[in-house]
Amino acid sequence: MSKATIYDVAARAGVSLKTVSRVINKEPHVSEKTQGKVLTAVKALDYHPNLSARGLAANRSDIIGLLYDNSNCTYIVDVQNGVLEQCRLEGFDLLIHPCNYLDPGLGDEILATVKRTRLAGVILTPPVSDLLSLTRKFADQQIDFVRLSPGARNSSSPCVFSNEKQGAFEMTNHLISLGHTRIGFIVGHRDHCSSMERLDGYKEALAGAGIKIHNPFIRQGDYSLKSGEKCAGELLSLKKLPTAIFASNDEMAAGVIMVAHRLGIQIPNQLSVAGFDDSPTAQYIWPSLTSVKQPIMALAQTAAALLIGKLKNRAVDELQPILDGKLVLRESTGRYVSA
Amino acid sequence: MSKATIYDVAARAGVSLKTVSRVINKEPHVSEKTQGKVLTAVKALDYHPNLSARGLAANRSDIIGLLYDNSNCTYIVDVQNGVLEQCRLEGFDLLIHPCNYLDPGLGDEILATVKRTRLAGVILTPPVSDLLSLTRKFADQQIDFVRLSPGARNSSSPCVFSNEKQGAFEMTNHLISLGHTRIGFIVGHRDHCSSMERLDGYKEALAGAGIKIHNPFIRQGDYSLKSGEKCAGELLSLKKLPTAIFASNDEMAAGVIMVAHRLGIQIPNQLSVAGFDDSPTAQYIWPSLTSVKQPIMALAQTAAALLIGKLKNRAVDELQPILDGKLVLRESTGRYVSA
DNA sequence: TTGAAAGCGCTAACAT
DNA sequence: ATGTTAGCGCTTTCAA
Repeated sequence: MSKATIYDVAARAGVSLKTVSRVINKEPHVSEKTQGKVLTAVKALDYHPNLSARGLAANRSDIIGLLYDNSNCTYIVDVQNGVLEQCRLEGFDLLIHPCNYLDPGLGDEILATVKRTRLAGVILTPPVSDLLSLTRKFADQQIDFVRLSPGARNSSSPCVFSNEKQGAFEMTNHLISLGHTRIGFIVGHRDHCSSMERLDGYKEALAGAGIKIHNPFIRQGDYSLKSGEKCAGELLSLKKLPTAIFASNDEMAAGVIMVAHRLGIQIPNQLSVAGFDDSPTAQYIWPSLTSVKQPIMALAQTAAALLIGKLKNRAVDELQPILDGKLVLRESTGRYVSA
Repeated sequence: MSKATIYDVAARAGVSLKTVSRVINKEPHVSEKTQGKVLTAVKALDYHPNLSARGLAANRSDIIGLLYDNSNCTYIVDVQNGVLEQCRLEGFDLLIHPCNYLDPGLGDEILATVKRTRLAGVILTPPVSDLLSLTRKFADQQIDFVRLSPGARNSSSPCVFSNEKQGAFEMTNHLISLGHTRIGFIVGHRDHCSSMERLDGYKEALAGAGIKIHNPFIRQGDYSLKSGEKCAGELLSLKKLPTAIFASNDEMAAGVIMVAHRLGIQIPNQLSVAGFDDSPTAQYIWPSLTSVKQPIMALAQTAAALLIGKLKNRAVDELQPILDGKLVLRESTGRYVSA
């Protein structure tokens, strides 16, 4: 393994310790020439700074933590990649920490991890980002954190949002533009704030189009396939049938499509179906699913930039970035044709 | 944040530095009583050892790296969780490093990361685990690594396998037991060793049942939906139609099902379809997909145990663990009914 | 079973 | 623009 230390580099470059340190850390006030000498020595010796030593001396760690309750692997991986991208840019590393947001001992476990590894800061994803007990502990212990898409925006801690309401609004408008007026909606899990956002977008679009909200068209799901099937069964046995169903995630939309297949209902001719999240599954089911793609990676990268900016005392805009989703139109939605 | 040091603990417990160190590191030769005193002080002061200081003094890091080329998020997350589980057990942390296995500069980039962060060891997943240029560099630099499911088993470096051939063998046998004799097979990506394993399992099962291998029934895919559709199109336009199609992953199987739907072919009545991997998608498509579930998490945990065992100089079985997959029977496969 | 002292490789003050 | 010095908190000899 690597053995060269900063002393070796200093000796070989014929400069002092501190000068090497300056070059490595990109501090100013080093002449081009000196810098060149140092860099050459670094290359020649295959020198890599010892992060432990640096962490010890500077009392910081350059490692951030990512906390999540792992249910949706696509989401998680997108978040990880977004955060990692920013880490790469800024010279940070990432520690991942899946957890169970229902675990009552979660706060202590996480605090222990943060202290043990001396994380520089933490990024929280939903539903962990909505645990007040946790964020309060972080605040108490002066642990920097950034939240992804928390439900409550009032806190002073920085956070980033995807505009879920807007996505649902646009999708609903799209269905309306296809001629649909009887549009069913399946709500997501009660514990997830996104559920209400998406529902609001649906309602707002209907209101905007002057379509009265028909309560039987709104069913409570929980983001699972099963709940999608159940709600679809209910919606498709109403006297007055919906001509389109907008499920607030793709798994539930897949459930709707399954039920339609079983009932011999043709999609999209007899029923349009839309989902949310644009999960990989959306492409694999038949007919392929129209959905809302959220900029999860960009969102996560923004969160990381915010956190690292704070850690580096970089001037940071205090506004909360909100990124918009985009419709992905596939085969499952089509123009309304009167029966 | 946490401020107590080992000195504070020693002072409070009325013992020396070294004694505290012994207790923390679970070294022997400490009396019960002393240990109790130290532990009490640790609790009282909310002491957490500083990993940087430890890493510097002991010249090790207790962080392992996970290298992967991120295509299949389900797989990645399973691997991460398996590795993390073992890390938790052994007091290690995990650094994740997605990469592009086709990048020619990959080796240097990874080596730099390993040195920079002074990783204790590395776990490689396919297809990165098959990059000889990389593993050779690791060996040169004395970097410990464990490979998940590499194609070449001859190397002396430890590795773990899932028994892909056996899974494909069993699935093929299952189809045969349902009365199918004309079974199409879609091969996976050429760069992935798993492709050949799965194909071998298929062939072996046919041979075992005395069914002659019919080359037109075997098509080259690449694990993508598109390739599944293409191969399905070819298979379903043969003069002599297959009555079942076994795609060597779920994405390609989804493609087969799509094509069947478009052609008005009923599944499973007219055509049975099976996949491999048991991805989440398998449950969401209609009809739900029969597939082979591999013990990815267990496999990854075993890999981590092997690596950490090596790092800790624990006696490690030199055999290469092979874990079996299981069939998950769903709606897409059924008994052969003669036309 | 316990302790004292040295030093891991680096950064941060404070020179110069 | 560059150098000197003193630790950071821990593990590791080596002693007792």
